[in-house]
Amino acid sequence: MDPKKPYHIGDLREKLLLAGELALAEMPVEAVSLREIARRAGVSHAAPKHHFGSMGDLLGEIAARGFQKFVETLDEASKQTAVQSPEGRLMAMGWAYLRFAEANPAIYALMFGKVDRMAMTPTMVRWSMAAWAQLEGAVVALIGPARAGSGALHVWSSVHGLSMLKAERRVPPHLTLHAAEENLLRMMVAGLSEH
Amino acid sequence: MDPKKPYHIGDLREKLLLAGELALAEMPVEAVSLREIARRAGVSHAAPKHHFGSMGDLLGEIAARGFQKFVETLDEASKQTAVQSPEGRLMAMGWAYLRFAEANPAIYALMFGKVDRMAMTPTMVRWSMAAWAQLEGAVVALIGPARAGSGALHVWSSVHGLSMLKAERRVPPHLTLHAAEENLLRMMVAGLSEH
DNA sequence: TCTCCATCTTTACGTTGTAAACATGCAAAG
DNA sequence: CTTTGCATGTTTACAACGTAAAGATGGAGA
Repeated sequence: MDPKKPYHIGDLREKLLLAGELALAEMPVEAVSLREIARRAGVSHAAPKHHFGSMGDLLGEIAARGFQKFVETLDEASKQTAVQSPEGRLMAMGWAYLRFAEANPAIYALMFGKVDRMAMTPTMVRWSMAAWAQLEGAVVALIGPARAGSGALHVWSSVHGLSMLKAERRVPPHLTLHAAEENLLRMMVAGLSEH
Repeated sequence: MDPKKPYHIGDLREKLLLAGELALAEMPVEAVSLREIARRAGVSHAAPKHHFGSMGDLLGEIAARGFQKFVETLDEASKQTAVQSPEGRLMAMGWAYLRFAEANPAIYALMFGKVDRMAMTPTMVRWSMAAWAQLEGAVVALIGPARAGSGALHVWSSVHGLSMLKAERRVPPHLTLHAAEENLLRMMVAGLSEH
């Protein structure tokens, strides 16, 4: 047998996750298949079965990692902003949110449910809840705990909605996106502070 | 041959669209296939090819019809509301939007790009632009034409984002959704009026 | 009456996810 | 040491999918 190709791989689980992330970054989402990922990892198409029960579980783990990086990114952004007020931090997080979705469209789509083939892995649910808690914290810092729920939902809906519309190219082309995004974030925070 | 089953169907194109809409209403989106639709229409799996170039075109036409019904629904809602102010009409349209997305999850997902298998049919693009114009009109009635673009994008992002989060079951379960939705629409309109 | 041709069927191909049977080789037990 | 167990990959198989091409059908116009 080929000595270059050992039967047992070092850490195939990790290798598959990386191959999956790379595939999602390079190809259209609908073209990323279990077999394609296995192909990229240099193993047979049935090898993933031992590390992930199904295609959905594999994508679920990738989404979980996405949420992890997502939380880190937003946390850094809220700390590094010049304006250290609740409004400033919320704006910075909103901006970082939009940039993350823009930079990682496929993984973002996975995280927020555009792709049906993904399963709700325990770790994925855990990290997505962490993301929600992070957002809710930033909202509470601005308007207090009373309306934290609706407030956070309002913020999340805005940035998520915009991210999806952008990703799906549903934003009318005559809009200058950069300016519209800033305006949108401002309106979002303004609406939050109202009452 | 079976006399009950004539070779040529009356209007297969219409029949396929209806079968597709019914399938989308009854089954999970990922289970709706070209062959399944053909099965429901009682024809061979390759019959659709003559009326629709591909699966994407069929779904595109269904999405176009969805947009048509969508525009009608929002138009009626904005006229029938008790509060005939720009704010009142915008709130009514927002509420109708959320109800439409809730009542027709699969077709809504098709319309707004959750399903990759759909093609941007000319009629689909036309009707989606009509929907945008309708929304922008309601926004202009409230804040004038100067910031119509960002304003409409803000409104659309909010209701679309919320609709997607709800459809994907990403809204934390501890929230009482009905109240949160009303609050969200209020914050949305409030943020719009701000400057 | 005959012929054309849009419409529908049949057949075929390459792809996918999943499952089951088989192969391999490390690691621990005797 | 040897042997045996078991996690890890491979091979093979199956049903379903979208699409394409070739054949069948029958209504409409010459």
